[in-house]
Amino acid sequence: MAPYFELVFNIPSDRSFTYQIDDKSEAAIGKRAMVPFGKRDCLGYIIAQRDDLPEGVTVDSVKKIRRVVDKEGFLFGDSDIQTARWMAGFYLCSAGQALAAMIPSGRKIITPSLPQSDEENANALSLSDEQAVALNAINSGISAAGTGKSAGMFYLFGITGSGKTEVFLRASQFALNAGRSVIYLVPEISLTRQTAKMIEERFGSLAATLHSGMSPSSRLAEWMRIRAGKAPIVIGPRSAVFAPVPNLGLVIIDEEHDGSYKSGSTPRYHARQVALRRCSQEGAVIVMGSATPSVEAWKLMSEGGIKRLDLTRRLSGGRMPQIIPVSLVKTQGCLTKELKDEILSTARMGKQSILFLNRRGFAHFYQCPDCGWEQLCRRCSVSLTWHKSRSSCICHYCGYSEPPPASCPKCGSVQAGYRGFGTEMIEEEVRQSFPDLRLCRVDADTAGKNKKSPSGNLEETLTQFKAGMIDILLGTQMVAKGLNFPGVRLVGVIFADTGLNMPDFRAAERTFSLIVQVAGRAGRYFPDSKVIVQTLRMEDPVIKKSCAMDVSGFYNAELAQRRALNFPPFSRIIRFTVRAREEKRASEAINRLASLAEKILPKGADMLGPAECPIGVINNNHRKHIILRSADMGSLHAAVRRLLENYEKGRDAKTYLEADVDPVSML
DNA sequence: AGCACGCCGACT
DNA sequence: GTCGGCGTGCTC
Repeated sequence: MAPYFELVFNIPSDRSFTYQIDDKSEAAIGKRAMVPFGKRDCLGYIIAQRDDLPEGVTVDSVKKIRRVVDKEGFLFGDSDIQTARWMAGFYLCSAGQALAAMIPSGRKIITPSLPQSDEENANALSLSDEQAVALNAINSGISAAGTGKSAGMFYLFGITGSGKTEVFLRASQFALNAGRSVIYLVPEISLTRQTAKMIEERFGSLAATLHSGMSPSSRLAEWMRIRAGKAPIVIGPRSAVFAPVPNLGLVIIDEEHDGSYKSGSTPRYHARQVALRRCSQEGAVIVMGSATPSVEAWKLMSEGGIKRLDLTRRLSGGRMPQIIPVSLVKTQGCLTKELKDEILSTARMGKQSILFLNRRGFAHFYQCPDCGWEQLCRRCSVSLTWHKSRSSCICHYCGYSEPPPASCPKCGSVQAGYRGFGTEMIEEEVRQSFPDLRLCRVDADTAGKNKKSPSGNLEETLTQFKAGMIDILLGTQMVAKGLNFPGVRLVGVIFADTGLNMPDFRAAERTFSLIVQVAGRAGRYFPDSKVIVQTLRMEDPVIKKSCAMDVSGFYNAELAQRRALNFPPFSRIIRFTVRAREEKRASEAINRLASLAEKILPKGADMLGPAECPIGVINNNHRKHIILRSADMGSLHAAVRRLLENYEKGRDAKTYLEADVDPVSML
């Protein structure tokens, strides 16, 4: 009976292939197998069993499975295959690619040492009223979830330090007591370790951690432990959303706004989207949390699709810091007098400062140094990028271009401004201004990517900073996230406009989120902590609202803007990027794709572009994109599938096409 | 994605 | 005359 097996592979093709095996006791759906595939051996995923051969396959063309990799039970089940199929359809990849992203790659199970204690710490701390209300709502959601089909969705909306984590932990406990499993998602970086520690302390060996530094074999070991139901609470980054827990009851998405929930490579899935599907499929409750929800989540909250639960007060006596916007207009260099003064007085108090540069400038844009006016696309409202060689300013969404202004149209200043700061430049200026203070710079150049010291450099610096051996920490994103330094009194945002100048419709959202998150870092331990936000645009509504911590004001304005320009969450987007060594090939390919797209675009959908990507060349590859938009993802998806078929038929072999559904970054 | 097969230019 | 480029197509 059923002598054949159906396998898929981690290749772009969505086809499946039929194999046979001598010893049928070993093979099973959900296991991986090495099989001859073309001229080589390839790892495949067994997704089905069958009695007869598919049409067009003869008995002697069927090859034998060489070796079944998974001996100790299956890796994935029917529901995982369903999920892979859904992902393939939604994110425009093959089922094999989806499976490869879902399951661990380890071959041999090496059981990791279990350092945890088995004692479960019942926390005696009592909850605040707000926390208790939130917990009750979530818990009754969990109780109801198994029975009805209404999978509850909740959002813990509260500033850092308002006790979100404790609510997450108690809700987890409640789910576990009800015999249901929990997946606890955290952003990729730093936060994993500390939250994992907390969870391991509380839940002992019931917890499984899947952090990014784990070896494939120990990842596989944890996976099998989870599969067997021995670890009903799983904590990890986005891929942990696939954890094979039995009887899922609760998914927690901590720091929901964080961009690392979206995969940066094929399949470009979003953990939140996968979680939503899993939860509705398996009757589980989803709880997200952040002080700065994504605009998508905020919209759902205001429509009632997600139940919002507010945590408004800081628990441990900390106060939110004063956030002071300071104008950079007419400042020599990149440090204002206000910031310098605060750095100095902070140092005199024996406290520390963090100087924060939100992103390294990558492109040139026009901004008036006198009034902060900035050149925007008339259609898309994103920053135009200055192309020196072409002497024009171009929109990287729709391709619109205009000549750079000779003088500022708002204030008439003739100081044509192309401004941007780099970390090196700031480092130099800080050293000159404060020769006596100990400064350390942390960014992608000095840490992380360095092969000789894989992030050891960073760890060391942060430890030194924590120990008070450094006065000023200067860095990019990485110093802003999740880290807590008890000695920090001052946070300086060097140039808040950098984020606003990004040619991306989410520029405002990210800038807002960043300033509010940074402020949350500072206010924890001193009553008089300060955040200084330097900007050329004191009047910019985003800067003003973030400094005033006017959260709902920001979201209302941003939603109105998104609605007016038909950007998400009022539409859904699929972005196609073509890359090629030679620019001409890339242009030809994107033009062909665009004209095919125009023909099949469903009603109510539109296309932006073709245009050069905001980062036009990466690794000597020229990059062009189009952006397809529609309020109705269903019809867009259907059209896009036909588009891809047509496009592939006449594709130039030296060009590569990548699809991104619901893109988070448009660079 | 790999990898081979196949058809046109510069070399012993 | 062949070696080798890369476009095209297939993989049970």
